[in-house]
Amino acid sequence: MKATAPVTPTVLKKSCSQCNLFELCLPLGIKDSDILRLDELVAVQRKIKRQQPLYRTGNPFEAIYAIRTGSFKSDILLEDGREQVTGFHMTGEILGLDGISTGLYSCNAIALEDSEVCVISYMKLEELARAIEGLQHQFHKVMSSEIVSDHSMMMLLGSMHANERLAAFLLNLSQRFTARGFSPTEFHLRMTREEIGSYLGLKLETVSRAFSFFQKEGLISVQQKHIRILDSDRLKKLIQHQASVR
Amino acid sequence: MKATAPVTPTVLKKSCSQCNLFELCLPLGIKDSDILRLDELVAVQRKIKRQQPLYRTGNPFEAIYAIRTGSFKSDILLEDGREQVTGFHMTGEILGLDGISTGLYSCNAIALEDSEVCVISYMKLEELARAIEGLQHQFHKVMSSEIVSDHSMMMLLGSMHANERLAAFLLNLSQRFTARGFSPTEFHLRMTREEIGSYLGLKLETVSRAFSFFQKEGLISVQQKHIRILDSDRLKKLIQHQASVR
DNA sequence: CGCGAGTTTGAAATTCTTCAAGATCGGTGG
DNA sequence: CCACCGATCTTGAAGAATTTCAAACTCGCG
Repeated sequence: MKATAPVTPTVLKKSCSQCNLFELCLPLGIKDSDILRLDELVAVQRKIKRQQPLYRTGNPFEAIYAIRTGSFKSDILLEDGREQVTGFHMTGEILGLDGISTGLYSCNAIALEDSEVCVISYMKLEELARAIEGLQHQFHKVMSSEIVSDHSMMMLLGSMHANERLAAFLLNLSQRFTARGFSPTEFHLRMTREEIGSYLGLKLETVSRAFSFFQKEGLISVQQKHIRILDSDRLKKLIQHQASVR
Repeated sequence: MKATAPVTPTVLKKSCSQCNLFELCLPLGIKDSDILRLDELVAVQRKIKRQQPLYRTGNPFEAIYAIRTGSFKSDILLEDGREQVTGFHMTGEILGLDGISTGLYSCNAIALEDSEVCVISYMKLEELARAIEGLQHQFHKVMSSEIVSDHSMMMLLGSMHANERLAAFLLNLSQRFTARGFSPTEFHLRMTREEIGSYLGLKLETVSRAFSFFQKEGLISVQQKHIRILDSDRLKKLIQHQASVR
């Protein structure tokens, strides 16, 4: 899930006030005078190796996490072995909000590549949010955004075709890469076809066929995990127009 | 979505301190000494007639709503006419959290029957949440629960069969009715087969067939919108066990 | 150079949808 | 009080999309 074009700075800045993910993350919209107070919030950073869990279903919840570098998937496992990937997460995004509800994380968060997160003590966050209006509001916005994007995921899963789903997925990635200063048209997928399939409610073979179809139609070019979007307009039309089905 | 067994009190109480939905709603976990301060939050109540919107996609966001009586669906409409029901909501549940993110509601909330909601000014809520720790935490829990249940909806849509989806739906309703003091086994659906289908990512005919199948198998009895659950254990097994498909 | 994980592709099987017709229910007006 | 109407629901049969099963291919890596 790392884009090909620009280079991510790898300097380790331990403070929100200095962080280049500023405008994507929790500090957004907070007055300069208050920003420094955030730094106590994210004292700790944590490195997670590829394929390793940041947390697991049932772990006690004490913190939320902001992705500093790398990327994650979150998933739910059913007893019978079925897996549902519930999200792919990139830098600046917040993980762990599901834990607030019961005090236990309700899903697994797994690193898709070697990654680094800022650990945000939930207790301290609540405390600070009571003191800093802007932080409170931004935190609520982050949670609300997750709800909104979950709803559009339900829309995708509930009423789109395989090709539409993949198109929506690619356009969503493209947009998120753009927001991070990467190329909108060329990127590298960090997840397997199977994980994409699980996320989109499709089998990996179906995902593969959809990729092939897009390539055949000249919409994208695919080389394993390298994706280049060639005709994003037609990709968008694909989503909106196919007749109402399922 | 009103259960058949007990009678819902229809007395109009204008305050959280007196409300019988207390343990389902926002005031949960708040100290008695603080409860009275909530009453200023929900000064206004609003009545919504069946089929009427509480709010619509794109309406400016200023308030969230607690359902006092009745029930709602929320849905998203695509340009091409496709509809996705993103949730069914019963008394004590909070509507409108999707609006915080952008300042505009991102879905429609439609009454499934004549209903009544408490209007909670979002500005006042943020203000009070900064003052009352318990309120802040309960509000975060409510948002987090919505995220968790959206994720389990994604699981359902992404990896369950038609019969499993309907079983999960019925068991979920049953559980929520129980929490409200109604019968776990006998209730009245306030939504159509089409709305259920939209919610579950199925066509109405498929929903109808699944109902018939359950009845034939002696799992439930169906008479239009009256449902009686006859064998909830077997219904639960249905969800867990069917082989991994799709 | 070969191995294994991940991917692609084909063909058959399955589930769900589509299309179509009939049944049921609640409400309305004669 | 009863017949009728529209909306909703049920059921059947044919069709379509996706999954399943199977085999072959690709790429990175030891």
